[in-house]
Order: sequence, then C-alpha cells, then structure tokens
Amino acid sequence: MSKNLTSRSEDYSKWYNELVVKADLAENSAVRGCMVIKPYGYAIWEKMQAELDRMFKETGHQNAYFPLFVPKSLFEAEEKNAEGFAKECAVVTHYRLQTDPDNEGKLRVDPQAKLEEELVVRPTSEAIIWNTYKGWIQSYRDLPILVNQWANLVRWEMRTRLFLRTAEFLWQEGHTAHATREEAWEETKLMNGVYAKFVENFMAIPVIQGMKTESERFAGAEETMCIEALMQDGKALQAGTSHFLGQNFAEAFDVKFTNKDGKQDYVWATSWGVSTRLMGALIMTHSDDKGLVLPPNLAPNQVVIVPIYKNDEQLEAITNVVNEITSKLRAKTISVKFDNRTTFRPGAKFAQHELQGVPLRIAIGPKDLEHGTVELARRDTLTKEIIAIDAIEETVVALMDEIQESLYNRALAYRDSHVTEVNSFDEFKTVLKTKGGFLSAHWDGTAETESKIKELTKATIRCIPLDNKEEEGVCVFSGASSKQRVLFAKAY
RNA sequence: CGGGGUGUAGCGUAGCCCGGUUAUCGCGCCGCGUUUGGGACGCGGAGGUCGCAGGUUCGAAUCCUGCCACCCCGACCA
Repeated sequence: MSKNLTSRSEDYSKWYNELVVKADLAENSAVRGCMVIKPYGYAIWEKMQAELDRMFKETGHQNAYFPLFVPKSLFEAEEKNAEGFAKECAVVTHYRLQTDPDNEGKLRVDPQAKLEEELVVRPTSEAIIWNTYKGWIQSYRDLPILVNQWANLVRWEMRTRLFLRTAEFLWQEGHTAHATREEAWEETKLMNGVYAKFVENFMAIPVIQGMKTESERFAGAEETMCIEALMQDGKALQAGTSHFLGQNFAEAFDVKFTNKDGKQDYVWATSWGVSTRLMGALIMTHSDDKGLVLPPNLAPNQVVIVPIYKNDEQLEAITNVVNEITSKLRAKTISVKFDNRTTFRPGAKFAQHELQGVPLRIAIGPKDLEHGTVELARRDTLTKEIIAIDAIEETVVALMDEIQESLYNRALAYRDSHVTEVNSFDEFKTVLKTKGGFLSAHWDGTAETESKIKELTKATIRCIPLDNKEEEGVCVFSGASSKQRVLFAKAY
C-alpha cells in the first residue's frame, strides 16, 4: 500500500500529478479544486466510457445531451433536490464583460448585463431533464424513456480532493421515465447491477451492492442504491449510485401521462451515475509504491516492449523481431506499444511504465536474440520470467486474463478480510481504529443512532447489503432490537 | 467562517531569529561526449517580480503594517 496515496497527511497529489493528472490550474481561486486530466489519464477514462456505454446500450439505453445551465426557477422546483444541492452551486448572474474604465487593460463584469434570472451550473441534471421530458411524454406509448448523458458537473465543495471530490468532474447520468413503480424499481436495480458488474469485471474492484439509509439518500430520491468499495487504507468509497425517484420529479415538473385505462398518472423516474471518482477508486485499490497498477481491461497499453541495445545494428535486429511480435499480439486484440525512444535508457523506461501501470512489459536484448527468448515482467506481481519467443502469443493472451483475475482476487481477499462483525460499541470503536474497513453491526434503524455514531466515530452507514441475512440482534449503540446487520465504515 | 501553518527557478529547498558582495543546494531542463539487461556519468549552460503592496533603513528575501493565495484541523461533503 502506498502511503502517498492513502494517507491524508501525505502529499499524495504530487504522486497523482506525475501519473495522470495535474490538479491546480492557476493561482486564481476560481478554479480551485478543478482537475486537468492528462492524456494518459484520459485514455483510461475513455476505456471506461466505452465499456459503460456498451453496457448501457446493451440494456436498451441511448445517449442524449442537455444544457449545462439550469434556470434557478427550474432548479428549485423539486424542493428536496434543490435544498440538498443549494449549498454547492455555482451561479451565473451576468452574461457580459466590458473594459474597466478604472483599471486599464482589465475587464470587469458589465453591471448592465445582469441576467433577469440566475442560471445554476448543473450539480446534477434531474431538473432540466425532467422539465424537458414534460414535452416528450403524453401517453404510456411514449414510455419508457431510457436516456443517458455524458457530461461535466460543478459541485462547489468546501474541500476538494483530487479525483474523489473535484469542483468540476466528468460523469454519466442516466435519467429514465417509466409508466409503473415496478418498472422504475427494476430499472434502479438493473443499473446498480450494471455498475457492480462493470466495476468488478472491468476495473477489478470488488463492490458491495446495497441500499442507502434515509440520511445518506440522494436528495429527492425515495430510495438510493449504491455500490461500495474498500480502499487499501481501510476507508470506504461510494463508487456509484442508482436512485429510485418515485414520482417526485414528475410531480415537481408536472409530467403526467395517460395510461392504458385512459387515466392520468405521474411518471415514475430513476437516475443513476458514476464519475471520474472511479479513477480514484482504481488508483486507491490497485496501486503500490511503484505507481499505478492497471487491470488489462483498462490499460491504454496492455503490453509495452522495451528494446535493449548497444548500437544501431542491434536495434534494427530487435525491431524486426518486435514488429513480428507486435502484429501477432495485435491480431489477438492486445494493445502493444514499442517504446523505441532513444532518449531514455532501459532502466528509466522500466520505471516509467511501472509508474503508468502497464500490465505487462516485454524486454528484448542481444541475449534474447541469440537464444530466441524474451523477458516478461508482470506489473501486478513484479515478477519476471524468460520465455521462448515462439510461445509469446499464447503466453501473453493467457497472462492478460490471469492478471485481470488476480488483481480482482487480491482486492477481494483484502476486502473480505476487512469486513468485521462487531457486537458492542467498544468493539466497534476498537476495530474501526485499529483495523478499519467495513464493520458489520446491528443497528436499530433510527437516524438518531446513525448520526450519534457518526458524531462519535466518524463512521457512517455505507449501505444495507442486498444479500443481507435476517438475524435477530441488538443495536451496537442503543441496545434496541434489530433484525439485520448493516455496514459501517469511515468513508471518503 | 473559526484554530494552526506555509509562500524563495518547473518541483523540492537553504538563508530570515541577528538586514550587508553576484540569493544556496538537489531534482528536472538545454548542449557536447562517453554510455545503454533496472531510474547513467563527466564537463559546460539556461532559468529568480524571494506571494503582492506599502513602510523603516545608506542598504530588505531578512524588520514592521496591510492584503492575497495555498495547506492542515473543524464546520460541509447526493
């Protein structure tokens, strides 16, 4: 586990900085907490987008795009949602600048250009989307609407943290409209399941699916489902959410439809999203002190080939071999990069590719040419082996699967060993302090107990797991009776 | 917004208490050469509004005042 990554007191941002992202743009406070995603980091995001997009389409969804600006009157229509986000909204009040007569060469806001109505920069898009859906829906025949949008958001948090809570971030948000409660519920569960599958299979991060408690629920939702992951430092991270919105937004925006019986009814809604926060989860789940460790499914380059040579003749001979290897591997849809830069020595290249988390490195030098071999180095285990060049295709193909799987298994073993059943509040506090991770504990179901525990320990209820067993017990805090355990943890 | 801390080259820093030549060192960067199986080495070089503004002084990175920014803790965080 890398201290740089996981300890809040360490300057972990420097570590990311080298790696994929530069955080602070300027001295100007207006861009505080924003991030620049560097090309390598963005390539990873694109991989994630592509797979999510595929899964969304597979489940019948389509992409669309809605405006960045939400008129304040629309934003405030669904009261709970508005209240929940009000404290973190960036607001546009003017639409023009002018030269400043008192300050040559500078601009100022034109006081004449004040907007009649302020525009809220979307912190989420329910409001503007439901205002739009109103015009799209009249009959049950117009339903369901299964739409997703890829977008940026702004949430003006007091304290930001790279990847996990940046002022502006990229995400996708699905917004669906349904004729029945049951169908909307199915959609909510379906998409939470899609997220779980994506994060586990594609990102090799194990998650726990569950329900949020009322106090952790999305503002404006009737129920919030989530996937919760555990980071290497023992803190939990909410990796994605899927909300059952009931008829709240339909009522707020007056979206009615005529059902089969000819009666008017409000539309049932869901929304669901994952963001660039997942990249933070990726880093904090798999990285080690040498840098990022990427599962093959996400790696922009799955294999990198480093030549080792003393002169041009050797490089040429190596290049010929590499070209063969490259085309063989590419035919198996493995992405390969030949790092033939002359400006770095092999050792420097090794270190760089380890920092970038390339799953597999192949080194070829004069000795290999002589013996018909190559050296394979795995990023996940940091082990090396020499193999015959003839076996390279099947070996690499097999290793891609093996690395993907072994990363997941490693993270799963860590996660499973950090879910601890606790039966008293003393035990709760001790385990939280000494071990961290998820605490499986009985809870009396009241918001009061939940907030008391949070106040005393900073641990929150991450979720009520979907696969929870019924079990008689007493609340660790109040001693009142309880029918099931819930998962507590300190969270990001 | 409350408490604490920090601003010196792209990054990290010394110098500040006790004012005094050309502001220190490392990494990185550029050039030349030798190197290349785990982050090369030698020589040469470039790069600075010492956060900003004002004050004290013959003289300010250093002392004083004000401002700004950032970091940590707290409040806040679907």
